[in-house]
Amino acid sequence: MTELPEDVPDCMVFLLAKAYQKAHSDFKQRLKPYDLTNLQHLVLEGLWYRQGMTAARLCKFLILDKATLSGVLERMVKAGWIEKRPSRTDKRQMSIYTTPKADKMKTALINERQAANEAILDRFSLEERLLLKRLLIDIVNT
Amino acid sequence: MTELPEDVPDCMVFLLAKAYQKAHSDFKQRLKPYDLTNLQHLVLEGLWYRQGMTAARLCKFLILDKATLSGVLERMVKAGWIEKRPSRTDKRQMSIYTTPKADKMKTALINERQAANEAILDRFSLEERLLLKRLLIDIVNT
DNA sequence: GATATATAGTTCGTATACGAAGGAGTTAGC
DNA sequence: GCTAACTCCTTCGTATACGAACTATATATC
Repeated sequence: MTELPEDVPDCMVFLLAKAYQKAHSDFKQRLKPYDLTNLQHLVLEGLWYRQGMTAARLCKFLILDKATLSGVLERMVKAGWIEKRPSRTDKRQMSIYTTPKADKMKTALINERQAANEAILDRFSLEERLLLKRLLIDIVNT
Repeated sequence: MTELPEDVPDCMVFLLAKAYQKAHSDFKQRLKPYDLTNLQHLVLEGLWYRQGMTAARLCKFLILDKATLSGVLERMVKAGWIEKRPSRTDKRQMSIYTTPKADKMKTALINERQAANEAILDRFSLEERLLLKRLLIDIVNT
């Protein structure tokens, strides 16, 4: 990726976009060998955190649109990463579970995420890491 | 947008994605009345910074893929925001200029960006703002 | 218990994003 | 001055993103 010019635009929308773009692109490379996209990886981690979530619950958990998730889940079912089981109590909802194929990769995939995380935070002190995390959470929650 | 759960995942890729998502979504609302997308706004600001850049130069400046920019520019030409003039010295390149329609909105649009920026940084101290900016630039440039 | 309202998930339309391949034009190296 | 390598831009394919409209089902209210 190209470097920022010396006079970086004083615009948080731009800076956040480019910082995300960088982190996303790095992680994407790491996931390539697994034939998983970043978002698909995120879905797996969500399900490992709480197996059997409905699509709606997963949307809230991962903070993304149901329209986006719908397509992602469909591709993940087709690729054999997850399974959708219709609920019997509420015929509208689908409970989602990881498959054995996904579970077999669990340790490796979580390691990749941690490595990507570490690569980003690498050169920051503990104080900087904590502050960065706090500020970002603040931005999301406001 | 939904709030983060108490035990926020300790994952910078996710946090950066969601912070960007939030900032992007807010700015998008501000731009709605102008019938401009965030990226289109960014292109205009780039051209106001340096009028007549080629598409390739604009790609480097805004740190985005030429394939992405190609479509954006096409839509912006169609909407009358910009103009593409083929270079005479090098027939491969196109110089890009804002139109009077865009220039008329320049002050208002830059104000919107500054307001969006201020809305994000609102609750942070000067030290926090500077540190956040520095850390994000660091992430992009590494 | 019939109707109004709300929710779960899909589908459609449009706009990013970006890798890869292609066409036209330019430059380098000999 | 010719060819190889490079550059500029477009096009294609796939995957996000998300607003809006739609179907099917549940719930609430009287």
